[in-house]
Amino acid sequence: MSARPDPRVRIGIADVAREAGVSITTVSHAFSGRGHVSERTRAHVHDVAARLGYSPNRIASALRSRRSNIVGFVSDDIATTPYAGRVVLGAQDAAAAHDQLLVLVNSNNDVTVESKQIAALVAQQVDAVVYARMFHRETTVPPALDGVPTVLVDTVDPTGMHASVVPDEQQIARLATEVLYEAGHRSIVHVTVDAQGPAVNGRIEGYRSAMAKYGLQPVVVEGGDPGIAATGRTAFQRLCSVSAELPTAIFCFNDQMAMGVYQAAQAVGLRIPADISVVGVDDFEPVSAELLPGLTTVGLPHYEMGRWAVEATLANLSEDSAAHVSGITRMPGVLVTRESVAPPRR
Amino acid sequence: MSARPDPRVRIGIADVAREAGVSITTVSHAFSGRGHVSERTRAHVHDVAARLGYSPNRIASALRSRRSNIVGFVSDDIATTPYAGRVVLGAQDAAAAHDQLLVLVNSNNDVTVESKQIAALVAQQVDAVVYARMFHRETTVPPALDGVPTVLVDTVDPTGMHASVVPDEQQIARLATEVLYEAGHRSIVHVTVDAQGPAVNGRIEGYRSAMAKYGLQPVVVEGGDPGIAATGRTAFQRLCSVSAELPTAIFCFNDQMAMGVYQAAQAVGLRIPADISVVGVDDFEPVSAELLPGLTTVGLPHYEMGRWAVEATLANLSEDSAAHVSGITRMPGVLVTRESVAPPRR
DNA sequence: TTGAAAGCGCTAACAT
DNA sequence: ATGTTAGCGCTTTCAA
Repeated sequence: MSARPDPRVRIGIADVAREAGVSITTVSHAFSGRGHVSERTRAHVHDVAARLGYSPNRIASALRSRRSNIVGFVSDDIATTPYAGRVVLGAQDAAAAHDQLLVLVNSNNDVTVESKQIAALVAQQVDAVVYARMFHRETTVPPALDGVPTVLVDTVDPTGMHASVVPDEQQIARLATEVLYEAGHRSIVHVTVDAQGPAVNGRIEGYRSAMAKYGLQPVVVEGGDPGIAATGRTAFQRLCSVSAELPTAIFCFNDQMAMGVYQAAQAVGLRIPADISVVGVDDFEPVSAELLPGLTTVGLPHYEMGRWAVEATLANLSEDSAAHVSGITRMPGVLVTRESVAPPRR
Repeated sequence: MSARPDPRVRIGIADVAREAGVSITTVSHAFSGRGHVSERTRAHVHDVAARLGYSPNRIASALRSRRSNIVGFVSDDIATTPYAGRVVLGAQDAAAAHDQLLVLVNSNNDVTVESKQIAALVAQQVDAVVYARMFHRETTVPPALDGVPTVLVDTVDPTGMHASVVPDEQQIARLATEVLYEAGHRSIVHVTVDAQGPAVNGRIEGYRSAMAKYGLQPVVVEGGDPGIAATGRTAFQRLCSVSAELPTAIFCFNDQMAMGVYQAAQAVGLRIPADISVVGVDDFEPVSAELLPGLTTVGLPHYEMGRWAVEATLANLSEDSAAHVSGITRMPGVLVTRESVAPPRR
């Protein structure tokens, strides 16, 4: 039974200094790595500190050094979107790697709430902020963030003042189309949603450019129903009614729409991938991995974007201006191969 | 164009005091509500502060008052589980309501990482901690948390030292069984997973007690395959092979297993709910709302648990010991009715 | 009701 | 390589 240090009496730098027989400056240096401390002294100080159960008070340190070592993470919606967790995890991992803490704040898409939350972040003296949207779109960064180094995730800043990271929508669409083409398909339809924005438009463009490259005729179909899988179903039914000749392959805007296509295909007795091949986007595993057959899909770089954003906003804090980052970074999607693609039979 | 305050020069309590012609003590009181300040003075100080763009530095305040107004959120897995977001959102909302900031920390189930992260939280002087697991199970709280008021989410503390909140697994199972019984079903099977733990065991017990109440014979089937929907599929197939007589209704451990049951039922030409009724647990919307037909399911109180935990851990901080909370709080699930339940035809 | 003064625990100049 | 000293921006006695 080791005697655990009594948590009621807060032990501070002065206690360690006294016990170690050095000045508090030396203790500070021994912990921060700044200044010059002999290896002998450093080790001794750390020993004593460990014995006393001391660790530096980050609040006091922050007050004096004007560095809180806290990164703010502002999100519009951490709850209902399935990807948020991966972005947050990436950010959290990067923060931990740099001995920073991540403060999470959520606005639920309410501008008033958002500016209040950001004010709280500023009052807390956060060193930097990651401003994340859960769907790729344009946003203007709230003025409350003016003084704070900020990096954007899944959104771009029209003013170009802030660095940002987004998925490379075109590459993602080209990759999805390519998989189908390589499997032998020549009749490939893109099922998308009735909405505007960089994700929808970028994927349509990427699809068109790939089809053009292959000398194929692009066909874009959109569903209009509420509900995501329902959109996929509607689009597929529309496809059936429009032409007698169904495509041999479908590239869906995302995995959940692919789920809808599965449902509609099944309803008319078509088997995947024997009768029709399907590719999605997201690699949202509760869907992509659980569908029968497993869905071949292009995974979005959510974790990587979260991680990159914290690294970038921290880099922008450094003196070394060569390390600073700006502009738009586009991250590629990665193909995840499952069983929903086969050569066409027709 | 209003001149925005120059963010480079940090304006502090002394600036406000000088400009307002009062002492810094009065400014402090005017903002904190402590002490006695005339309404006139209070309003004047706030006016001046607003004009100057002042807001109290929470770091300095924390150092002096020994209250950081930060709550730590320790999670084992914020990324891959679909529910995490809702717990975090509940916690974040409660924190914001109490003018607290939420610091998120994630261990990925690595004990070493976890204790490091907790040490960082302690060094940051967090006032309280929420320790959350993403699947209901037993855990021992790491000793690093010893000095800090801690409340548990989705897990219970065998020592009983910490208050905790978990889903009421038995009520959830009883509710699911009841829906089926009320629809007229008398042959109800529970499909579960090959695992131990409060969630699995609690739901089995709840199901058994409901069946006993109705005077019906409980039948519990488990799937063993890897993959969650696959487990549902296997269980259903096992069901088909064991008895010629299929049940008229299935209560699934969760929505993803229900998805597997849908797949297996479809494969043998059975329609839901005409031939067989299905109920899930979770209300994991990307599955429950998107399945065809929509899945009737018992929603788990994730948001509520997150919210409750922050409220509770904050309450335990207060002087008023009557407000303190302890013991295990069980939160009920809520029925979400969709289209997967119909009266039996047999 | 208001103000003066003494720190909270640390870091950063500036000695030595 | 180590130590002395003066704050960081607030809150909190305590006094007026």
